[in-house]
Amino acid sequence: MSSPAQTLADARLEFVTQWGVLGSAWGINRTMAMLHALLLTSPIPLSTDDAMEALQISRGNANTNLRDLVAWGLLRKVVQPGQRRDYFEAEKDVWKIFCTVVRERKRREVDPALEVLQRCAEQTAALRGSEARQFHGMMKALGEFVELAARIMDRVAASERSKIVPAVVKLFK
Amino acid sequence: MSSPAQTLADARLEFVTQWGVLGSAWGINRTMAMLHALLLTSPIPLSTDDAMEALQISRGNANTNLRDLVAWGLLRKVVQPGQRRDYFEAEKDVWKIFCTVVRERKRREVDPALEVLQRCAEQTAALRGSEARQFHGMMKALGEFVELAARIMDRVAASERSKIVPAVVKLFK
DNA sequence: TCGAAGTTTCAGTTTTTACTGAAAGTGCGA
DNA sequence: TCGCACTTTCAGTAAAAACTGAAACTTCGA
Repeated sequence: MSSPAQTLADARLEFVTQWGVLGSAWGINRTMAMLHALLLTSPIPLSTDDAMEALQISRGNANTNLRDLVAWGLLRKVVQPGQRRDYFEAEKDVWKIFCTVVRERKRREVDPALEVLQRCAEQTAALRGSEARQFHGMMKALGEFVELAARIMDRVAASERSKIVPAVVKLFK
Repeated sequence: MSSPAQTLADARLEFVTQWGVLGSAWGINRTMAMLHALLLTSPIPLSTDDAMEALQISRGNANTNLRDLVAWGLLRKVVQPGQRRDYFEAEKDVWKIFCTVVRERKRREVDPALEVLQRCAEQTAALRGSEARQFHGMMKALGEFVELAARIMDRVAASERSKIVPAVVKLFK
């Protein structure tokens, strides 16, 4: 029978490692996902050296991925009074995390797709022939759909949890 | 000045290659995304050899990725009357494509995440101490959120476009 | 039952992505 | 203005993912 402290440590380790595995499936590298999980479940801010030690990774790896997480808006640097080194702390509000991820994925993945579709639709707008029409129709249909998705993501990312969640729950429950 | 046929071929090539690039960002391999784009914009079903030729890829690569696309439900095999070889045809209804992708991504990415979160929450439910409580609270908060997402994805994937899209547009426009 | 047409598999290779660790850079306090 | 504490960069390496091509397998008609 293990101590409560051990049970907690085990659960936390499982969360961190499994989150890393899941991250890969989501197109996020393992280290980044693990760092996020580590900070999400840390009661206190951690330094680069803390993270290196906890995950057994190199300084370069830790530095790069912590910086990327800050760029995503999932972590912020905090200064411990009287300490020179940088500490990192995760955003812990689940709704805010969600909004951040939606905003970033839209910017990185949806907006570029929309551009491609609109350009292809435009280039073929004036062409005759059933094959060209079919192609143009597909580009337009995909484009309109992706555009709707983009608008929804913008709205969601900008909204208050209390305004959106209840309405969505009502719609889908 | 290029001919209309060339303009169409160019636009199609751009769509196929850019879709490949975007696919990578989405965690889908480039070949699979390009095959999907190729079939989506093909007026007729294509064979493995057609795809190999169009994308300049090996038989093994074409075979594997076509099979995976069929497993995703984005392509179907069709038999050309009097022909022995397999032909492939893409689902072209954008709403159906969307539902398929939602259903598959939920199954592959959301469901496993939910399992991890629920297990971690359960393991720490009975622990005392503020650190354990915080951890447990985070697991529950994430778990509830992901569960809501899972329910929404189920509902969306199972629904008719005509029922959901108008309601969502109304909610978010 | 054989062989031609077609499909699948997989060991080996290439390409891409992630990671390491040491060197260079930064900036602060004495 | 030096040296220390810390951070960033990046060339080189390791690991993972994707791809090739040929051999094995399947199916079907003669």
